[in-house]
Amino acid sequence: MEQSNAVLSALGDAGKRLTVARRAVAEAIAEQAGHFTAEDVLAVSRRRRRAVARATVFRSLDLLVDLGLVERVDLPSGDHAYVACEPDAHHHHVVCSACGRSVEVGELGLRPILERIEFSTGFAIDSHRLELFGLCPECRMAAAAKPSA
Amino acid sequence: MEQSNAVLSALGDAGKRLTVARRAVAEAIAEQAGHFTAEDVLAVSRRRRRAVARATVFRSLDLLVDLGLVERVDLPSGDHAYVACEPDAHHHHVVCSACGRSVEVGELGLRPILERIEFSTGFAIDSHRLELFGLCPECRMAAAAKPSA
DNA sequence: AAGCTAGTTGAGACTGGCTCGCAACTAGGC
DNA sequence: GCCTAGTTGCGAGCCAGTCTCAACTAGCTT
Ligand SMILES: [Zn+2]
Ligand SMILES: [Zn+2]
Ligand SMILES: [Zn+2]
Ligand SMILES: [Zn+2]
Repeated sequence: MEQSNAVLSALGDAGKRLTVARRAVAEAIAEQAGHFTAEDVLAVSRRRRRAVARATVFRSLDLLVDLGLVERVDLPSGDHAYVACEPDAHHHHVVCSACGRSVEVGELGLRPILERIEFSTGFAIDSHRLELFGLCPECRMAAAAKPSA
Repeated sequence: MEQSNAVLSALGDAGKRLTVARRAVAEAIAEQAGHFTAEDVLAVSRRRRRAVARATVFRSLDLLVDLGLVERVDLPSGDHAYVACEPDAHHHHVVCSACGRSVEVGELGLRPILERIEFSTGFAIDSHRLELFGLCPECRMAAAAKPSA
């Protein structure tokens, strides 16, 4: 909910209109636990209120990505997903490969590594992506409790 | 060329057949400078010898990924690409956003960071992806020489 | 060298994610 | 309330990647 409010005000700040469709997308995203796909958003929007058109879902998602409120993640499976996230702070996501829940982590000392890479390769690195996959605490316990299968 | 030989022997080791199609794909990959798409491989194969079927290109690429001879990279643009790389050593790729050339870099001290993340999040991280983008030395020079657009 | 068989391929239909174009609609300023 | 640029919906279209299945062949066997 507050997530969706953040979206609304961010839209305002960016001089974008506060339309019904965008509100619907924002709400749909707010109710996602972990990462989600465009289809998920579409499905939620169809279930509640008036459905948002497929094209519009993609347009809004792109917009939110531009605003830094949502980020694209490429799952190991090759699927494209999105995660809601805090704007204005460079960070990365740790995604649970069992349930999809995701948490943000900061830069945690990556900077020196990047510098070392720039030095050794001669590249001027201007962006990077670090995606971490594993089991979240809950799924870890679940896995430990039922080791078979 | 040696690249393609490496592929051939790796196929043998994995008990896979050494077919014409796979040879063609291996050669097509060997002549790619940086990252490439499935379409690129398809195009090269069509230009030389007998063309390899679309489906087969994807199948071979998947196989090579399994063997660790090729890796998938998700470009910032969202496109899926591949890079040829050394097998048997965990590493990452630095990709030039201008010309596509890519070089491999090792782990360079990422381990402690991962441990810190596991500790602070409670996740059991079992895989990660680090992709670096920037300008390679050549493109950097080119950019410096012609600063206007 | 010929035979055998499981692994592999080609062709093309098919799917599903995503984009495009454009007329209708509306948020927000006046 | 009006105006207009920004936005949406719809539907057609596009394209990467998958699937099916009959035909083919690498490599072993005799
Ligand atoms: Zn989980
Ligand atoms: Zn970072
Ligand atoms: Zn370059
Ligand atoms: Zn690594």
